[in-house]
Amino acid sequence: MTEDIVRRLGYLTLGTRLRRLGERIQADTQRILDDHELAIPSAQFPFLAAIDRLGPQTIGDLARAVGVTQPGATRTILQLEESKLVLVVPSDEDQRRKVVSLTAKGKDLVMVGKRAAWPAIEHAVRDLCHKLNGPLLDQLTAIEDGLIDQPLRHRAKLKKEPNT
Amino acid sequence: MTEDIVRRLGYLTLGTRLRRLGERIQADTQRILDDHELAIPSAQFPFLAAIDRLGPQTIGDLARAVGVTQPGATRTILQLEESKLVLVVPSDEDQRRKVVSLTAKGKDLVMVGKRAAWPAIEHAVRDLCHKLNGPLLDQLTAIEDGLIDQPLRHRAKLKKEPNT
DNA sequence: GACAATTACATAACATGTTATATAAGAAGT
DNA sequence: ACTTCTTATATAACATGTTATGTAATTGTC
Repeated sequence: MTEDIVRRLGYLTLGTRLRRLGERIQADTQRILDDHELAIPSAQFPFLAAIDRLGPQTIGDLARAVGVTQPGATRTILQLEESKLVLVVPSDEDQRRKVVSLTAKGKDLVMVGKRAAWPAIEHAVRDLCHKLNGPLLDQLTAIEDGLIDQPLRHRAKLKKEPNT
Repeated sequence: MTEDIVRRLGYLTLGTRLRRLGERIQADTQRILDDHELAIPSAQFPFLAAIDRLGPQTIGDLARAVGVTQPGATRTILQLEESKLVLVVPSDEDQRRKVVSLTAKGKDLVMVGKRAAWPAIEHAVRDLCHKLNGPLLDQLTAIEDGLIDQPLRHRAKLKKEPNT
């Protein structure tokens, strides 16, 4: 077995390691979403959640809320618009702004998500992380090992009928 | 100020949050590398470190060591080859394999890195994280706030003459 | 020893982020 | 009111990862 250098180098490669772990968790999260037939890339979820929680928002507001740059937000919003999950209309007072709101379809999806998929994901991730308590690097190691031991998906309590 | 939804949602968006934070740290790390005139994208660093530590490796070995997929490794190795930092030669025993080793220029860069930039980066990241100890989410919050408070670069002890 | 399975790398298509920069609308100063 | 500054979004170019799939070399089987 080849040594895991990123893990080994500790603080020196923390950025790479966090990113890698985040990507892994996002991918696993995607699988749980799929199980719930929520056909949406997991990166788009925070946007829907933001609009759900904060109400209709401009693109810039969403970028700040989700923590990505404005071009990133613009693109994701375009994708959500293509999927008919959000409605984008120029603001009345300020023609530069675009106000993004959930369509009926979008609200529906959020409702289903909130009821089933989100609790499942949260439960799975909590199961993975909640009892951790030491220094950061040790916790990361524990999470990495934990994911190998049992993928997030297995830790999710399916609210739908599981396919065994 | 718009609320940070990813932070707010806790375990539900942990993947996104880790990834985002990792990207941020990588970007900051890049700036420290630049300060030391190590003109190399920070994502390529783990590959050089792996070869330095483990000796010449095949592309597949490097992919495992660094924790990316094989196509990812292939591309990064091609870039490093273009920069003349590594040498790629087909293996003698097995023509499918390619063995990647450091060139003189590559060894040089690693040596400089080890002496100056790496300790600076490690120091900065340690300064950011080492006293953290609670649950994961709290530590992440502390790191995010810490980076806003004082960017990684300021936490790095420059080994070169600082440009003050 | 020929054929099938496996392994190692390459390539294509795409996801998701970034920085840099353009464009158009609004705000401000004279 | 006109020019200038600023702000909101769009677009382009690129970084860095992924999955899916192709191709060539090696291994294993009859």
